[in-house]
Amino acid sequence: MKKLPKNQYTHDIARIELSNRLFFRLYQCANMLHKTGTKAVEEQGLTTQQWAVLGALSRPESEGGMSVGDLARYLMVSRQNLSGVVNRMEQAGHIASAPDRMDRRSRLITMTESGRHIWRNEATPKIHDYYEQALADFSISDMNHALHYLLKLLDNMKRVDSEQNGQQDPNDQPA
Amino acid sequence: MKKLPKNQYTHDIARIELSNRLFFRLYQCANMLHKTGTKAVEEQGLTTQQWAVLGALSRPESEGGMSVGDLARYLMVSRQNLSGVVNRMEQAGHIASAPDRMDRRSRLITMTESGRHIWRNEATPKIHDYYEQALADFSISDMNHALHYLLKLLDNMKRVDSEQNGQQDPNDQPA
DNA sequence: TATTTTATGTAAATATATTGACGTATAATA
DNA sequence: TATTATACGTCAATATATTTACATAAAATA
Repeated sequence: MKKLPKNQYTHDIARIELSNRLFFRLYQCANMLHKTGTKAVEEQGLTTQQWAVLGALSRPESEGGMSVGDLARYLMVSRQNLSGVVNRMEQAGHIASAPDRMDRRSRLITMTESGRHIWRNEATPKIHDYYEQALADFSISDMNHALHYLLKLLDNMKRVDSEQNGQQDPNDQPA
Repeated sequence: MKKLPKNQYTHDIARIELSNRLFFRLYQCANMLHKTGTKAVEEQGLTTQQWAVLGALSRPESEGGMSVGDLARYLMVSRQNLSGVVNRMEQAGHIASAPDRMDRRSRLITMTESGRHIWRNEATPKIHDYYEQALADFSISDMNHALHYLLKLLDNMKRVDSEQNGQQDPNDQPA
């Protein structure tokens, strides 16, 4: 039991007000990210989600491909949702899937040559332009600080998510 | 033409890398916000979008109600999208609409007594709990800084949005 | 080997989210 | 007054996003 300062009540109100503003702005940012981000890569027939998928697959770590489950966990979306995105992207020829030799239950998603070409030669330049505009007036230090807060928030929200799902939920598990 | 430092190239690469990380984390935050936020108010039959609508309507500034257009601009979603949300909320009895006497083209959306009750007595406590968890370890100063970055980012994204839509687009306008 | 867990696909219901398009009523302006 | 702009509702196509649920195959474990 720590002693509360006499202005604890006022302090709490201020904190709640600030939390409200912070989450509202995060909400607006989320909306604008999808709107302006998708617009930025629409000529390549991509969306922010597909951009995120290609971004994940283009990392050196996922050289040999990623399973749908890993991809869903990485992007923090449901497996069932990602399934639709992946199907559309496979239809469009951006990605391909092949059985995992190590674990034949899994299918490894990889970028096709065409997907890699679109990503590297078309999408990436557009994305860099987008970053330049969206992060105008952000110094490297600003970006590092902003990233730090997002990571902290994300960490907390992951904990909230686990607690909301009773300590389990690596993905779904029907009880 | 300002003279570039000799390590400009390396600097740009670092900046792009950092931008990538920042936007990816923002993307993950957006996903987690909707997932954990909706879960937090699901017992009240609400979603993050409906939470945002009630939050907007509960402000003293919108005492007399808000038009659909104003609400859409405020939340940064499309009018057509908000229309569905508003319909569901009206169906649920949370909100009501009445013609605006000042401008008979507009309908003012207001919270119903029932909506206000659910908001104040049920949703708000859950939301405050949510804030406490999601912003654990954030000092007031941290929150102010994070808010500052989100506002800056939002400002930039709004500019990007205007430019993508050719300087117009207060909402849609068919050409 | 028998059981359980894991990885995936898929179906379905629901709620967001976008854009483009059409129509109507009203306000503002020329 | 005639034209234009605004506010809205709505329809449609498409892409996200969630959850619950069921099925299958394969891996891990008892």
